[in-house]
Amino acid sequence: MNTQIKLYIAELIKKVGVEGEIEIVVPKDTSMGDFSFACFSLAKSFQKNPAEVAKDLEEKLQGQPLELVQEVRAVGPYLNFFVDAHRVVEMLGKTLDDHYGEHSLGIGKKYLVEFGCPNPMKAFHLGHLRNLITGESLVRILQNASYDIVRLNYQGDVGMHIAKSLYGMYAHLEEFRAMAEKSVKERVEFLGRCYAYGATAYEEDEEKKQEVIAYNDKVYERDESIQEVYQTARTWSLEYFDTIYEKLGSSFDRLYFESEMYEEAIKIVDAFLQKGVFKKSEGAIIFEGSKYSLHDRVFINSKGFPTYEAKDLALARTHFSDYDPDKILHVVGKDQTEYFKVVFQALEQVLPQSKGKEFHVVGGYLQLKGDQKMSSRKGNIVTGDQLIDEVQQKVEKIMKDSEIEEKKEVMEKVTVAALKYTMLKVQVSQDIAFDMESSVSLSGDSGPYLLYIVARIKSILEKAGKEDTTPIQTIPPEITLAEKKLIMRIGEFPEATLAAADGYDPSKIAQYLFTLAQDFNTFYHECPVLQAQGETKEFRLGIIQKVLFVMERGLTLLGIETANKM
RNA sequence: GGGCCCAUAGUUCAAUGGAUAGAACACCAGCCUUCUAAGCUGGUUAUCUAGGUUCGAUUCCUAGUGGGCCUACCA
Repeated sequence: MNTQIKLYIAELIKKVGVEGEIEIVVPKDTSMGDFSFACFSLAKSFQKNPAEVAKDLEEKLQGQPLELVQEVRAVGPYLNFFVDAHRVVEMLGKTLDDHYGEHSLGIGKKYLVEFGCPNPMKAFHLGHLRNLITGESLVRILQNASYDIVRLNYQGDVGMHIAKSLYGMYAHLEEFRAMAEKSVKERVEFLGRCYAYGATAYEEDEEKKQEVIAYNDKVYERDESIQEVYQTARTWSLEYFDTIYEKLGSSFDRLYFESEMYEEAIKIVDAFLQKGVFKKSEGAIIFEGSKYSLHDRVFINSKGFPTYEAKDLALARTHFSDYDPDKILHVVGKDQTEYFKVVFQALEQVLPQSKGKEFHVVGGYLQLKGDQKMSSRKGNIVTGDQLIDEVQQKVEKIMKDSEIEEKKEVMEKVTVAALKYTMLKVQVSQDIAFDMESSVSLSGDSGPYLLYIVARIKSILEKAGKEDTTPIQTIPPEITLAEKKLIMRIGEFPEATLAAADGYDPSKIAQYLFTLAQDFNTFYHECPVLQAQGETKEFRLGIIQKVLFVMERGLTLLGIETANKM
């Protein structure tokens, strides 16, 4: 809605003789105005200082019919506009339907979003958790902007990390057998220990290192002797990942595995080695990224096995033949930024149609605060499910005296909301310093704070007997400042969803919802709803229904479910 | 050595080149006979350094300092 108001104001300014692009902004301090136009850029063409230009425009505008605008005021170099709250409410009534906040940006465009991507036989660590939560939200945000989305998860079930785990498992075969009877959780902890064991062996001793490499060879050669252990452990891992996806409400349309890619990878590199795209060097086959001021990277190692790079070429070819997408978004950590540049460059020559369609959504780290470095090799990592448990315990502590219905379900929702909001309120590329002590907050700028708003509104509506949404029909003669602010904030929602889709950045929505929540709380304390009379009461019920709609819609885009009571 | 990224309050994060740099946490003082106190109100605290471009720089450019990552057969 605010977009329309901005356009309207820009038109007014054009009418009084201003040419070129007119940018209307919202002032930092809303007591200065609802909208503002800065006159700096006009100073030159008007041959006056910006403050005089503002004063001039103010005078000209006052001779015009302004309708929506109640008052224009020149303050220094700024031209500030106050809008008529009654007209805005009428406008909101017309704009806010079931599709409020949706966009048509992506109509007819198919995007693949690849996220999650944990490695079987290794832990699901905090980075994977953040990645999963980010990807899920991104998918929903893009769907909200009318993109046709396919959710992908690409998992590394071959490679050195698998070899290290296998080395560990074969060193603890008896324990491995016993795991058949154990829980998913115990199996995964066992796999984590095996990986740490193998990784340590790989580094400390040349002989052991060769043994690990031998396991790697066997995996690539699909050696019969390791199949039972390999397949069993792989299945355990995937079952474990499924429990996390389910807990966090994520799903995938298609799972891809590295093991499906490596034969094709070798063929591709061989074929394009003939054409001069790749080059033999020191027994390996490389792509000379240095020709493009990038790094040289090995695609086929000297044993003839494809590296991750080559497998990514095969994966891309599969993506294009399976889906013919307009774009592929890879939600992956920022440590792989340079890597992707090289692979995309090589891919452009192997598969010209991929040009400009591969995109790396750069994810920041989620790392422990201070000096505590996490390492799955040392086994001192905090896993995703440990964090979930930790937050769940905090929620249980706060809710221990609560006697609401379906308490268990509500606690789970609050836990997931706390976790997801913490990950999403920060820009995707920004690192998050994570402190296990303060871990995920349940007050202030937090997921539970937003769920609390929803529960409060639902409670009021229930008491008022207003379960269904109704349009705002009655508008009282007086609209308070808190009411107006809240209404204006509701009007910003479509801008937030557009910015999020445009910048692949859920934090735009998270931050918007927080300001909406703050404005609601101010309203809540200043404007009683149930005790108000007549048209004021109807009006306020109407407003909070709109807040509820936007809050729930926004939270859904973040992948967060709401609760009726808390 | 080369390249990429980052630096804002005690802490964690915001801020299309524009008005007095915003929040949250923490800390202090208040507010529940009143729609859910996981809340509200008030208070204290910040742009790494040195230059440059600009009417105006947290934002753009250069150099420095500090940190992270990548830099050939891991993923």
